Amino acid sequence: MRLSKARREFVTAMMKDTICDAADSVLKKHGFSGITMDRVATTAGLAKGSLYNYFQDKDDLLQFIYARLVEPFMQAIEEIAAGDLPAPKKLENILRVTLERSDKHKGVIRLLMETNQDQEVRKAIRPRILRIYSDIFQRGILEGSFRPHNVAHTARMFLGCVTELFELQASDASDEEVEGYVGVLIDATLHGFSIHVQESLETPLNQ
Amino acid sequence: MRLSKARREFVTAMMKDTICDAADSVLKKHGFSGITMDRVATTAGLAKGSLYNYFQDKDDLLQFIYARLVEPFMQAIEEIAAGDLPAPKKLENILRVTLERSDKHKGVIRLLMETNQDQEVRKAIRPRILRIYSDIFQRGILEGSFRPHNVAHTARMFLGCVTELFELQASDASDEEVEGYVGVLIDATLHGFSIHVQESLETPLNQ
Amino acid sequence: MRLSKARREFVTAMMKDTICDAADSVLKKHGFSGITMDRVATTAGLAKGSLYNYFQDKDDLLQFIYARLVEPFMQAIEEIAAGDLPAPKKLENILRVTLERSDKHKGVIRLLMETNQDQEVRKAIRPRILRIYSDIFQRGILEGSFRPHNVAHTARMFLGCVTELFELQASDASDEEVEGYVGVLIDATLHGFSIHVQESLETPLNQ
Amino acid sequence: MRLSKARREFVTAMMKDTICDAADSVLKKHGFSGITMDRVATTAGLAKGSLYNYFQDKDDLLQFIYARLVEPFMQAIEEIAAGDLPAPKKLENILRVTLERSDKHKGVIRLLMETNQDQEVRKAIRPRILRIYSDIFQRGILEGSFRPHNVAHTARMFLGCVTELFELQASDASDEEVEGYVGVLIDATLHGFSIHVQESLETPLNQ
DNA sequence: TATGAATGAGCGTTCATTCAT
DNA sequence: GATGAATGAACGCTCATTCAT
Repeated sequence: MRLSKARREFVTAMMKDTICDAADSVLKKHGFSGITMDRVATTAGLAKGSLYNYFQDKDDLLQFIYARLVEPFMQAIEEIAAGDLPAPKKLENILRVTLERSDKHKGVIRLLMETNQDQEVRKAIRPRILRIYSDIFQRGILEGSFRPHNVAHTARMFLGCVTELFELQASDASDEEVEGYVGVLIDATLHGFSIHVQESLETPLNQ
Repeated sequence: MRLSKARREFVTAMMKDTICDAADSVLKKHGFSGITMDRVATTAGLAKGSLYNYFQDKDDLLQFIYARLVEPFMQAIEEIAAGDLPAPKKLENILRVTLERSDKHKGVIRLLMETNQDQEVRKAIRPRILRIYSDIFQRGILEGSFRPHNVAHTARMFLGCVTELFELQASDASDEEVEGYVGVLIDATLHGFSIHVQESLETPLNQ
Repeated sequence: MRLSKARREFVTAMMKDTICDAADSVLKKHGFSGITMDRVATTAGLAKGSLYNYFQDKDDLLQFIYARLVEPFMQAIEEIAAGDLPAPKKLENILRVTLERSDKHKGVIRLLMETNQDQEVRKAIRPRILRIYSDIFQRGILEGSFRPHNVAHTARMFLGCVTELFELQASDASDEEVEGYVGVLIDATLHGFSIHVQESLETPLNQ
Repeated sequence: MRLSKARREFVTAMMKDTICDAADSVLKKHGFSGITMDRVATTAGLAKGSLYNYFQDKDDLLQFIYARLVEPFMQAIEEIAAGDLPAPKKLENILRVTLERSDKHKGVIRLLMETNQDQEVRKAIRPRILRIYSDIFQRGILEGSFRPHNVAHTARMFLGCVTELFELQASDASDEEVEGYVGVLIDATLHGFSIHVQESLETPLNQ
C-alpha cells in the first residue's frame, strides 16, 4: 500500500515532467502566448482534459514550468552567494554557473524572457536575484574591493547585463564558450571600458 | 487627380494617427493584452470594420503603434550618434535622452514592456539600437578612450543596463532624477565597480 | 441619422425577441438545464458568438426570457390589484387573467417552473406576487369578507394552488376552460371543501 | 452458492446506501448542481470508477437518492391513507407527518427542490401523491364530509398548498411549529377564508 | 471488484476578421 | 469609405464515462 502510493506519486511526478517538456517544446515552437492547453496536451500525447489531472489550471502549469526551469539556477546561485569567496569571485562564479546551465535550455530561456511581468513567478524570482546581487555588491564594498555605490542600481545593471548575455548566448548567432562571456562581464564589472590613466580612488559612484 | 491622391494619402495618414492615439489610450487603460480591435475602434470613434481600411490586420496596427512610439527615440539617438562628440559623451547623451523621454511616457513604456518579444517591430528595433551602441564603442576604441573589446558584447551589456534602469525608473519604486541614473551607468561603464589600485592599461577586455 | 439609430434599436429588439423565441423552443425541447448557448444560437439561425451581440452573457439571456415571459403577467396582475373591487373579486380576476395568459405559453410556463431557486429573476418575482396576494387578503379581512388569518400563509397557499392549476392546465391532460379553474379555486378559497352545517362566524383561522 | 449470492446482494445494497449517504452529504455542502461523481466517490471513500459498479450512471444514482429520501414519506402517507379515519382527519395526519419529517431534513429537502422536474423520480412521485389525495377527497365526499367537487383539481390544489408551506418551513424565514402549518391548511381546506353568513349546503363546487 | 488516469464532448466566452449594406 | 452584425475558430475548463491494471 505504502509502496503503491509512493509509486503513484512517482508516476505523477514523471507525468508532470513529461507535460512540462511538452510545454517547453510548444514554447519553443509557438512562443509564450502560443502555449495553449490543447497544444501542450497534444504534444505530450494526452487529451486536453488530462492535463487537469496534474495541474489545477493553466497558471499552475506555467508556474511549474517556470519553477522547474528557474529553481535549479536559483539554488546554485544562492549556494555560491552563501559561500565565503571574495565578492568579485562570487559574481564570477554565479555568472559562470548561470550561463553554463542556461546553455542547456537555450530555447526555453529565451522565450521565458518574454514572460509578462504580471506572471506571478517572474515577480517572485527577480527580487530574489536582485537581493543576491545587492548583497554581494554590498559585501564587496565592505571588503574594500568595490567602490561605494548604490547597490540597488548596480544589482539591476548587473542583471541587465546577464540577461543580455543570456540572450546572446541563446541566439544562434553565437557559439562562444561560457568562459568568454564570463570574462567579458566580469572585466566590465570590475573595470568598465574606459582607459584609466589616472584613477581617482576616492570617487564614489553614486550616493 | 494627383492632388486628390495626395490629399487622400494625407487623410489616410491622419486617420492612422487617430487610430494610433486611440490604441495608445486603450493600452494605458487596459494593458497590452487588453487592446482589442473593438476597443480601439470605439475609442477612435469608428466602427470596428473601419480599422481594416487603414491597417491590414491587428498585427499591422500594433507594429505601427510600436514604431510611432519608438521612432522618436530612435531619431534622437541616431542624431546623437551621428554627431562628433567623443564616444563616452555620446553614450551619456543618448542615455540621458532615452531616460528623459521615457520619463514622459512611463505608462506606455511600462506596458509596452509586456510586449511579446516575437513582435516584429520589437525585433526590428533591437538590432538598430545595438548597432548604434556598437558603433559608438568602436569609435571609442579608435579614439583611444576605450580599451579594445568585443563591441557586440559591450553593446548588449550596455543595452541590458539601460533596460533595467528603464524599468526601475518606470516602476513606482523610484522618483530619482534622470541625472542620477545617467551618472550611475556612465560611471559604471567607464570605470566599473572595483577599486583600481594599479590599472594595467594594456589589458584587452576580450578578443 | 436619428432614424437610422431608431431603426437599429428596433432591429436589435427584434433580434432579442427572435433569440428569445429560440430559447423558448430549446427550453421546451430540452428542459431548463438543456438551454445551451449553442442550441439557442443554432435554433435562432445564428452562430453561437452572435448571441453575445445581444446579451452580455447567458444569465442576461435567461433573465430576459424570464422577464419577457413574466412581466406581462405581473403588470396585468398589479393593475387589478390596484383597482377597487372587493378582495374576492380581485382574486378571481387575477386568477382569470393569469390562467388566460398562461394558456398561450403552455410549454414555457411549465418548464420555467423548474427554474432553480437561485435564479435571480425568480427570486425577484415571487415576492412581488406574494406581496400582491397578501395585500388582497389583508384588504379582504378589513373589508369583512375574509375571516382574520395570517396573510403570509394564505398568500403562499393561494400561490401554491395557482401554480398547480397552472401545471394542470399546461399538461396535455386537460382541455378544461379557464373559467373552470377559476371557479374551482375561488370557490375553494372562499368556502373550503367541507360541508358547513353550522358555521361558527367568529372562529379565527390563525393567529 | 445461494447464500453467497444473497450475501453479495446484501453487500451491494450496503454500498448503495453508503454511496447514497455520501451523495446526500455532497448535496448539502455543494447544492444540487454540485453533485459530481468525483465528489460523491471521494466522500464515500471510493474511487470514481467504483460508483459505476453500483449505479448504471449518474442519473441512476440521482434517482436512487431521490427515492430513498422520498420513500419513507410515501410509506407513512400511504399508511395513513389506508387507515379508516374520516377524510379530513386523514388529510390532517398526512400533512402533519409530511411536515414533521421534512422538518428533520430541511437542508436536503430545500436543495432537492432545486431539482429539475424532468428528473424521472420526481415525475413518478407526484402521481402517487395526487392519487392519494384524490382518493381521500373522494372518500370525504362519499362520507358526506366534503361537498362534491372535482377531486383531481382539489388534490392538486392541496398539493400546491403543501408545497408552499413546505418551502416556507424550509426557508430560514420561519420557525413556526408544525402544528401551526397544519392548522392553517386544514382550516383553509375545510372552510376557506370567507365569512359564511349563510352557507348554502347544496352548492356543488365544480362539476 | 476496485482503481484512477485518460478521455473527449461539451460548456460559456472572446475576438480578429469578413462582408452586405 | 464606413458600418456593425455575423462569423467561427480558439480558448480555458468541467465532468460523466471508460478501461487497462
